[in-house]
Amino acid sequence: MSAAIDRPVADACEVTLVDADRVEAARGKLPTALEIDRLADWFRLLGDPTRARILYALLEAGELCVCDISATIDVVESTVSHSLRWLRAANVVTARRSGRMMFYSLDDSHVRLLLDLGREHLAHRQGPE
Amino acid sequence: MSAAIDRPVADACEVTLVDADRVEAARGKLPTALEIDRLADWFRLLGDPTRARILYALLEAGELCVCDISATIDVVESTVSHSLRWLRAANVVTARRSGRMMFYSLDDSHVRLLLDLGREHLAHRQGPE
DNA sequence: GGAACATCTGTATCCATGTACAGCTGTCGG
DNA sequence: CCGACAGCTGTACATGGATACAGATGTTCC
Repeated sequence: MSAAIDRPVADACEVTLVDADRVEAARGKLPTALEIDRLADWFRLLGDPTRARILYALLEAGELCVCDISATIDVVESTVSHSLRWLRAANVVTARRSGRMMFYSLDDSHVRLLLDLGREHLAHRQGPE
Repeated sequence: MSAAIDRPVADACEVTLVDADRVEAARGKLPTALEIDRLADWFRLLGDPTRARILYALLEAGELCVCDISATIDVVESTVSHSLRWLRAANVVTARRSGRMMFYSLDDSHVRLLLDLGREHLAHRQGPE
């Protein structure tokens, strides 16, 4: 850990670490690869318009069957179902069966927080870009 | 708006809105398509391991040149540069030129918040799945 | 048990994009 | 000016994944 760090020998700048101490310190504090991957997966889950729409629909309506989700966000049911699969796998939504219908609702308090934070973020920079 | 909603006529469930009122109410409260797209873009930006790594590196180190970012997260400089392009375009990072080096740092308080929230979220469900 | 219906899944297609290699731009020192 | 070096970008390639269509599964009602 004190040696040359052994990285993939980039195009240039092979030894010339500008601030080796800071680099070492930061390297030590970085999340593990697993953590990073999980985090990225988690954010990518929210990074699809259809899934985001579903989440907002559930956020507003509380609980909806697939059919009503489809109607709410104007996306064909098959697509909704595929999207719900991801959300289910990530435990972001819960499904409750009632007869032949499945009622979905949010199953993660962080989701609301993140969505709100995201919206607030966008609102703050609506002017520029 | 009171009529049949005129959606893409899905596979099934064409008229049978289970809870038409709730659907209508939710539809009215949904963010606009533009908002949703922006939001999804924003989350997708954090949904790539390399970009997430870069952000964490900057979060920990404060400010780093491309070379040091590369060393910190163990990714070749070209890839880092490409990733930084997205982050720059989204105003997530700022670049400061100093001689031939570019020093990057976070330019968005929400990023820290989101990353922390994401990590906290993962920590809370580390056990399962 | 069989028809009708809500939902899920298998599969194919298409597009976005992450990555790497190579070459370009811009800056510094002489 | 010119060489050296930090960083950027063009391009090609491969892969992930979003969507749609068709068919499977599971549930209700008769």
